[in-house]
Amino acid sequence: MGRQPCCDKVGLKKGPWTAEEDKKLIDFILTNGQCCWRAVPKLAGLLRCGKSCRLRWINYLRPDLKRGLLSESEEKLVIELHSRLGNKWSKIASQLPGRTDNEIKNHWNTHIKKKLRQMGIDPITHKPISSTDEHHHQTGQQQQRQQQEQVGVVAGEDERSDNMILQCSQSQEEEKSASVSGSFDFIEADTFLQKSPGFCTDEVPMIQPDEIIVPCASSTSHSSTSLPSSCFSSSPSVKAEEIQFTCMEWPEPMYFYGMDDFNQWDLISDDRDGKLAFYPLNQLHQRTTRDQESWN
DNA sequence: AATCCCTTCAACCGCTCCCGG
DNA sequence: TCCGGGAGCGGTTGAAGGGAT
Repeated sequence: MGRQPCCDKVGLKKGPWTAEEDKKLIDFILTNGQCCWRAVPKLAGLLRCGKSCRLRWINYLRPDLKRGLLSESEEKLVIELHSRLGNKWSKIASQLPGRTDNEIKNHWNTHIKKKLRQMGIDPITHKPISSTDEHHHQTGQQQQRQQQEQVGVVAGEDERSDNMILQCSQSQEEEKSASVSGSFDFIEADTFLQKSPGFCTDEVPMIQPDEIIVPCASSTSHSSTSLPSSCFSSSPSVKAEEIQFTCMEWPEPMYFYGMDDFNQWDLISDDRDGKLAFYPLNQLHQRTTRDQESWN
């Protein structure tokens, strides 16, 4: 009796994905698109559950994903949206292009929640924690009820908050060039920031791509991606936009290059460390010749 | 140098939602 | 309208890495 498992779990692999599995999944989806996830593992030759494939693609392999910590404006947006929507991570994620619900959920639980508590803000209710420490005396049921009430209020305002979110989405294009748009109500988040000026900016420095300075490769500074030192310019400092990222673990390079034409990319295995990397087809030749030179 | 502890985050699990028959 | 199957969502887990002792 009971619920039928989502897939036949006998003989299915679990745990971390290997580069080979990633490649199979990427190849399959690039060739066939996202179809029935249940059928994907069989068709792609993977010993994985369909759900696992979907999760891997959505949370890690998707080419339009941003990597790295959330920016200051993204954190503000998450806080604001969470105050309205509660733990509706997928709804929150839908307002942050390139971010996944899992990523936001993890970031909330590991960073934002902690910061809010340090600032005396209850991360559940988004209200100041009273000095009498009453929350610590609340039972779990009370807290749950409080959270439900919070969500209930939000549910009643769904239409209005949806409109707010819509406005926010519209303003996101502007945000790209000028931080956070004024069309969105960030009063609460701004209050947090005023209470703690160091919030976000200290721990999550906002560095624009054109501000990234790459130190001259030296004997003491090896790139984490094992780049040959000759990948960098010999000048003391080089702006990131001037660097040709000839070899990086995907998906970062996808983000740097932009994904206007997915077909222009090719997935190859990096012989040196066995990891997969994406390269623009027109740079494959450059890479191989340059790498050969640097390895010699 | 070894061990322990803490933090992070990818991945899993189980439930709900949605849609087609 | 009901039912079943697939997709999506949110909570939780556990491996890995890093810092502290």
